[in-house]
Amino acid sequence: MVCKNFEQNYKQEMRAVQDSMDVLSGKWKISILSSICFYNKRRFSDILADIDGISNKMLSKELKELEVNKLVKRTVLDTQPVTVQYELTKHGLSLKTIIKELTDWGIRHRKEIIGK
Amino acid sequence: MVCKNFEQNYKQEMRAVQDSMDVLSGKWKISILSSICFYNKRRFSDILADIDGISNKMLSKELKELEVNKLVKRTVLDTQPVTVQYELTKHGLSLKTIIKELTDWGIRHRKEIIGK
DNA sequence: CAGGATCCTATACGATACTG
DNA sequence: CAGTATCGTATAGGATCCTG
Repeated sequence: MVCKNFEQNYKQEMRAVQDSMDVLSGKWKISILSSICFYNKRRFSDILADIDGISNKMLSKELKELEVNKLVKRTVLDTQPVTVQYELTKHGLSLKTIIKELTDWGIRHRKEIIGK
Repeated sequence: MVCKNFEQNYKQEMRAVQDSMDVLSGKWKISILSSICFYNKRRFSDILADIDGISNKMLSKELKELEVNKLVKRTVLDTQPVTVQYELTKHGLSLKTIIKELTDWGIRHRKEIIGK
């Protein structure tokens, strides 16, 4: 039998995990974070080139969401024409472990499903 | 300057992380996994009750996908009427760390955005 | 270069009713 | 109980073109 506090905790954990997924799910978010993280600072057009198949519309939209969620910082550089640089915030960097583990798990998963 | 092998690796990591997200993203997957994981074994109707807002259609659909991806195991119990039990496979259990970290990060994220 | 606007399709998801 | 079927809406995402 499971006690009340236990169940209470469990509900909170469910909510927390949902919160994370709300921010991270979607087809491109993690790839975008990976790209920026890998290069430390990265311009719009570079990210666009890094990620196979993404459209400028989606990149723009996702970057905005990531910015709202304080995961990336956007800096307009004073160049001609204008370039925009993205980098991870401290909060964004705190995702590094998770991204790493998702990477490892993804490799294992591919083996599990296709390989063997 | 970033060398070729480095970039090669990076592309593979991007693919791996995408593979993971393909399996885990969606509104309900992680909640379902959490529910089953928390109770070890869990019946369809119990999971349905655990997760606030999910419809039986979605639960059924998501469980099928999780089964195809070898994350959960489905067992029909010989009762009257029939009950069906779900549990995590070994592969499914290997997500435990990630789920834990997503939970912790979700809590921190909520503080970052709303709280302080 | 960095995006916004527009148009379009596919899928995700919800609600409800039904069945073995 | 554990789904399936059906119908409907909303959102995600793609393609293309446009602008400061």
